[in-house]
Amino acid sequence: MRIVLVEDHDGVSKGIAYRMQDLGHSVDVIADGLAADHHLRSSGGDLVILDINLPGMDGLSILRAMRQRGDERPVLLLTARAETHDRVRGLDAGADDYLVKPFEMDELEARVRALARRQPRPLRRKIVMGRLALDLDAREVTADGAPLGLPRREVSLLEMLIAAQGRTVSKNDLIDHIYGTGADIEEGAIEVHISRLRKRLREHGLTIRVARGLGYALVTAEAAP
Amino acid sequence: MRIVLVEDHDGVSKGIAYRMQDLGHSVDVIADGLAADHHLRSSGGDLVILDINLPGMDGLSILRAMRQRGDERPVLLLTARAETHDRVRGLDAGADDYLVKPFEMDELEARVRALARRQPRPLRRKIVMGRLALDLDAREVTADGAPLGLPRREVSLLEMLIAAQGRTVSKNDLIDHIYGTGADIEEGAIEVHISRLRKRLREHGLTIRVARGLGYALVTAEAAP
DNA sequence: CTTGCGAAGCTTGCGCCAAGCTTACGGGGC
DNA sequence: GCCCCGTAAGCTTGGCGCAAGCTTCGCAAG
Repeated sequence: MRIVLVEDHDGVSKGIAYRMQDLGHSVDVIADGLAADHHLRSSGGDLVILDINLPGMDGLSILRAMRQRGDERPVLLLTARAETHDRVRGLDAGADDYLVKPFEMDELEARVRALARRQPRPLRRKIVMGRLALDLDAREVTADGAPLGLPRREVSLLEMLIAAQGRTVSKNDLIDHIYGTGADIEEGAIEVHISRLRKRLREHGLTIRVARGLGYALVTAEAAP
Repeated sequence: MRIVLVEDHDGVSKGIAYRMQDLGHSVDVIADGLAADHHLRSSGGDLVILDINLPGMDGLSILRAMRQRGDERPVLLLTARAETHDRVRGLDAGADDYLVKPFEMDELEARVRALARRQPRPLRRKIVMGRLALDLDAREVTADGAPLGLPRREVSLLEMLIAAQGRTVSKNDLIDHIYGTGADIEEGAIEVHISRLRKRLREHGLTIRVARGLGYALVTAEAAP
């Protein structure tokens, strides 16, 4: 399992990362709030351990932004404050669990295990990138939680691009994916769909970058001005 | 929501039951371990609040027996012991959350809310969307509290759409749901019902959005102009 | 470095046709 | 009689692929 650990205290994060890796998980450690927000928007990971008190952007805002855009990955909140009020706010913001520092590693491990166990929800497989979320089962794309009725072909296209997570996908692979391997189609058709998709994605902060002769990649707009 | 509360301390259970009923839930209170085990095996309920220390049979055994037989209803454990060791055992036995006495009612409420929210589709007796409410038991739809006498087929249709909570439902799923799996029906019939239903929903601020080739989704009118 | 050319990619308008919408109609149950 | 419901028939909508004309890019010769 891939765990995203957002924690600015070096000693704490090292301890957690070490323990989790010991259990066979891989861990991405991020110490800054803004960096964490960006990472969660664009990259993978199956479970998030999130400190509330962070430099750059606080944990609750990061969590709310996740839920806002339809990201349903389980989140375990960490905080030094033990007040009930904060716990309630955390759970209401969409956290799945809550742990107060200082905690014992045994308990963190048990809670992570509990979160991971309840995961096997094969329903509602979702891929997230930026403000977009793609529901693989309903084949529906949502931006900031609001469904935008994308046509089938464009969903197919987006599905492959978003699954590539920013890496370049060749035009032939796209054709195979959309039309099946026996593709009796002009290359121009792909370009048309790319064009239409671009127009729609523009207002949602994403765009498709072309690599001449190689293929296309889905990137955030500011990354390709 | 129907809550099963297993707690032998009279004052505590009264307090919880009162608060939960205040929130509109119904509560079954059971004070004995063996009786609780029996009740959970045979009766309904959407969520379980379970004390560990009980007469007759302890909470952890009850929980383990539930998970053993595949009962996946969310369980919130209560206990007076604050030791980490016990918490870990509780979570590993299959609990979804854990609360140490004494606790504040606000926090219990937040945790119950969190558990209810993460349920894929809790068995609510009433589903609400916009100004519409569907009573699953009575199979009746009310708008702003006033019942509008909808025909059977349209109730069936609406039932599935409203249960999907804005997500797209395929035409085939709708046919299966309305007519059963052995469906000897033209697709056009669904479209006719959709049309008639749309006309009725119009004046109640809801409409049915079509996703070509995918299916239908129930949305508020302003969300789909 | 500049220029120029060909290839790759972009965009728009157009027409086709499948999917969906709506209305009309007739049969059946109450 | 009334209401529900499914079929059928025209009509509308919108996705889709093509092709034409334009822009951009890479590259290499001057």
